[in-house]
Amino acid sequence: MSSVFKALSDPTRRRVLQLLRAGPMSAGEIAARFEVSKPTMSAHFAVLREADLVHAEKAGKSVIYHLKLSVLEEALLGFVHSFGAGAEGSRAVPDDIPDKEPAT
Amino acid sequence: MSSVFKALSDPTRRRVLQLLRAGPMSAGEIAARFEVSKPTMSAHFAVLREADLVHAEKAGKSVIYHLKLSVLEEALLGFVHSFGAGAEGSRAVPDDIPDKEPAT
DNA sequence: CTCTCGTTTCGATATTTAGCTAAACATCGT
DNA sequence: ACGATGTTTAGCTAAATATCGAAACGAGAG
Repeated sequence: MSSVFKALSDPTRRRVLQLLRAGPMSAGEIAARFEVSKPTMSAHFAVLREADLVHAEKAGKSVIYHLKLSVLEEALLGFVHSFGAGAEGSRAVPDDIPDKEPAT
Repeated sequence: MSSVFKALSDPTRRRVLQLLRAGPMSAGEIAARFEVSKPTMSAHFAVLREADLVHAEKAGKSVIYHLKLSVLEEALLGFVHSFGAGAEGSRAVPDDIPDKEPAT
């Protein structure tokens, strides 16, 4: 959960996802659209991979990245939904645990 | 946009929002549920305020925080929606501008 | 005036993050 | 073996974050 928001909190990574929304693309193809160095791009890819927002598929000598739309959707929609967006008393899956005891 | 994901990327702030989903609460009431210092809590509140996810209302000597559900919803749902979640060719409002020219 | 609530500032530290260059590496295709 | 594609590591900035304690400060309530 944190990892998704973390990944999404960087503009470059959001741009990568938006690029990917048009379809799968190789790492090189994506990197070509940005001004950053290769290692930096690889790091961004790693963050996106770890958040499970993209899937890396090895195709020959290149790596094809796929947007995992369903993961993105489920994470964000699920989060919003847990806020009772339309359903009041919905506790749903609490992603975080409280700090102190509810003081009863 | 960035500010929303930024705000959401911190567990403490997410917990604050989840607390607030039960209804408005004073800063002190909220702070009492966390182990962090007052200045730190105030900082978190400031981040949430800046992301426009909460509204601070001065009531007497205390400050009541309200969750801005609509803002949270619109931000996240809007973002997801821009990914064609259900509508393929939907460019929608691009929150980020590309780095390089589209190479035509 | 004093007390309470909450914010803000000060000074300090620790961690994380984004970024770079350079070089090494693993894979794969030719 | 060689060249291309990516990832990873190393080593290093620079900036942002998160945290603290202590103290000052503004606004209201009594």
